[in-house]
Amino acid sequence: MSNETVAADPPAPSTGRARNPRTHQAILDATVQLLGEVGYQDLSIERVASRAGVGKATIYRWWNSKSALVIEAMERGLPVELPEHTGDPRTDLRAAIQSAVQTYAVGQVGSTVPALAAEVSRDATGAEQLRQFLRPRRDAAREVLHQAAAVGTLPPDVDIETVIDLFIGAIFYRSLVRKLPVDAVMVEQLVELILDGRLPRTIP
Amino acid sequence: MSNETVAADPPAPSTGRARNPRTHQAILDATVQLLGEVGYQDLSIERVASRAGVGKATIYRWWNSKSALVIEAMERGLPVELPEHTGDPRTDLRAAIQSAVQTYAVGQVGSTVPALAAEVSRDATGAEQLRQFLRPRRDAAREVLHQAAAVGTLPPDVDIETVIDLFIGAIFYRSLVRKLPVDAVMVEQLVELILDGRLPRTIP
Amino acid sequence: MSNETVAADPPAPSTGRARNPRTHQAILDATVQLLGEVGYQDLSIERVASRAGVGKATIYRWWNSKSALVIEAMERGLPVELPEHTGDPRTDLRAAIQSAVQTYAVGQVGSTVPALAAEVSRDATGAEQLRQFLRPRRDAAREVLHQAAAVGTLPPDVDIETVIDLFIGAIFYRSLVRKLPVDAVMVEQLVELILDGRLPRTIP
Amino acid sequence: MSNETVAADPPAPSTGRARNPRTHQAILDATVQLLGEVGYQDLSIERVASRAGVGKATIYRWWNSKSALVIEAMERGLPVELPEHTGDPRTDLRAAIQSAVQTYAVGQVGSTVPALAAEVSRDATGAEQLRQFLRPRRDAAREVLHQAAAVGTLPPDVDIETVIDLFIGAIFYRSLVRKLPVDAVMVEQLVELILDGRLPRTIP
DNA sequence: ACGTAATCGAGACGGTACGTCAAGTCTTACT
DNA sequence: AGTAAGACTTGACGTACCGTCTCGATTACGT
Repeated sequence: MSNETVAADPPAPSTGRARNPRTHQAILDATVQLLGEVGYQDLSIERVASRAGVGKATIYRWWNSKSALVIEAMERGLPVELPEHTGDPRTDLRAAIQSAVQTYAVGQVGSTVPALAAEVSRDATGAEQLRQFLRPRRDAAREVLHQAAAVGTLPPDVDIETVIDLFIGAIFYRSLVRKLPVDAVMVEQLVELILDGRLPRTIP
Repeated sequence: MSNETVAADPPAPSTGRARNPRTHQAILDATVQLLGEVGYQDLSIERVASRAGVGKATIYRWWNSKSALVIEAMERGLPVELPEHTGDPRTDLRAAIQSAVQTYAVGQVGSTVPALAAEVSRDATGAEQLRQFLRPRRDAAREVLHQAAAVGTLPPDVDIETVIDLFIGAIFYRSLVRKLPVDAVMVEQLVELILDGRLPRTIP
Repeated sequence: MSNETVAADPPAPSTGRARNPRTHQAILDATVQLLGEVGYQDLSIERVASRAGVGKATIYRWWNSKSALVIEAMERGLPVELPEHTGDPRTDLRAAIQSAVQTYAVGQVGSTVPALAAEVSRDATGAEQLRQFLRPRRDAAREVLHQAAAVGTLPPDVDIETVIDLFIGAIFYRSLVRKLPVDAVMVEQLVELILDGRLPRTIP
Repeated sequence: MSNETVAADPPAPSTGRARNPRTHQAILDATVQLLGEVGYQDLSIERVASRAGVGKATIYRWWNSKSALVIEAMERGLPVELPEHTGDPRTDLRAAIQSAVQTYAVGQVGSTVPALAAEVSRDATGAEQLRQFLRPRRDAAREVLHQAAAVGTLPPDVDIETVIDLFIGAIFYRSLVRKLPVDAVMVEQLVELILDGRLPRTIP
């Protein structure tokens, strides 16, 4: 799993005063708070600084952009919490999909990821940082699908990456663009599509 | 089909000097140009105004936000061009999916839609305008799927809206977040998933 | 006395529809009202137009500047009202000075004249219009002083214009710059200065 | 004498980057220049900023209005320069009056003071700042008159403040409203009025 | 233990853009 | 023809943040 930070750590100086961990945490905390209060668009470095009781320059020293700051803040404030694999493909896939719903379709973070995605669309470094943040979730889903392919629940040559894109994309798009909630029914529809090849049906 | 404009037309005045169509077109043209040159994020009303040779106030008179302006500009600059229905579900669905790729995954517009979606996520009016813009594309896809269900190619109780979310979502997500091109292979994978219930396979 | 208008009457058209007196009066009335409500500085042509239920262009057709409009409005709304001359120099001079106090030191108008003076300081036409407005008051004072000189109350070679400047200036300056009220005491001091050559004394 | 500044100094911060004196001077210089070029009315903060090579916000940080800025600029660019008292009342009074002429009736400043007076007529703070600026001139005149009263040239109970209003007012009014030059003749008339109780006479 | 060097808060600074307001001109349609 | 309504360009307003830059004042090393 990824333990790397996305922060743009400046070259470690051989001597001098060390970076103050308290300050660092205060900045990340303030970022998470403001993200919840005003959302990504209206979050400004200036506000983070004053909320954290910190100079603006301190933030710029450690993060080179708003997106980098927010990504690290979400990483710390939103750790990946995946249940243990049970070995049952259906149960495990359902858990992976529900985890994706948490990431993409719930609360502040749900609306932050798309904003981030749009913002970094012209910035290669930022895009990579965002992918780093999303990777653990994707890794978890991949493991589940690999396992399912291994036990024969899925065809052996299934294109796992595209399958992942399918269900994350559906959740992402429905929540972000269509502004519809992603509920248990849809989760079940996705599970059935992937494991049974059964297209979603309307509920009679 | 939707012929409505998304522009925030101020109450139609019964009298007074008529709106100058040249001015209006110049604004929309400048918006489209700048969208291509600098992208949605860096597009500012100020730049649009100076590029169009127009006062800022004129823009604000007719559009109450950057998003409203951009949506109308895209609508005019990117008309829905769908091929005639052939009656063959596979051919028509492929065309609909390719049209979605054009909208969500190609060029400036591809990166504009997500930025718009993120921006209007806190603004009910803007969100509605965005949906108005996207509706014709969605309508076209719906018709194709209805037709397929009618002729028995799809099960009669298929949840068409969710199916649409599936393929648009996959295209959207792959292009925006994963920064991968959406090619003919993927289009074919989506067609087969929907019409044959066949999960995507890796190419040997 | 001056019966001329200061309005910038456009060249009288030989034919066509005549200037509408109702419209004209409504504009002047609205100007006087707004002058009282918001003062000269914050009076805008736009507000006058909407208050008068009139198009902006109509105002610009008949007056070429805010100052011209305001001057005419004051002329109509603030006619010179001088008491009959009694023949007694002291009484008549006191009346003339009190009239100057009314013009320069009381209410909205008091603060309008200096603003006008400042505004027209770079505009020869406007300056002339302002002088036209002030002339009747000055004429009245001059008559009184002439009379006083004729009957020997003032030396025959007194420089009447400068004497007028003295008392108007004192009133003007004290009210505008020093923001002090101009009361009966000061009026009396001015009368005594002019008629008796007695410098103002403090009140014991 | 008053050494106080009229600048609206924000609460002196105990910490933070110090105010840059170069920047400050550049703003005041630009203000004085523009005052001479376009006058008070057409002087805009925006122009001052661009002329001084400075951000608008920097100006607004230190001065809360155009009038405050202009007053301080005049203060620095137009220091009170009074000749030594000779002890001779006539000589000293003549010098004080000539100083008033300089302030109120000459050049850019002459037309700036009335504009300022008109502008601050609705603003108590601004009015006070203007009085602060004018105070040193008034103080000088007061001293002279006090001296004259002390040596018996003036009656002991003369109302010095009103006498000052008289001659400043005459100069102010004649220059601003009547647009007439204030020459040596008038200065002499004022001196004689005050010291000899002799009303101004026409020159034969 | 001490001096050195980097960190930190605070916030000044030159900018860009915001969204608003009014000025003064021009156009259209009504009366 | 005169007028109301109001579209339009222009330019300034005062505010918010941007990202960079000084300031002093504080630490925590390495010697």
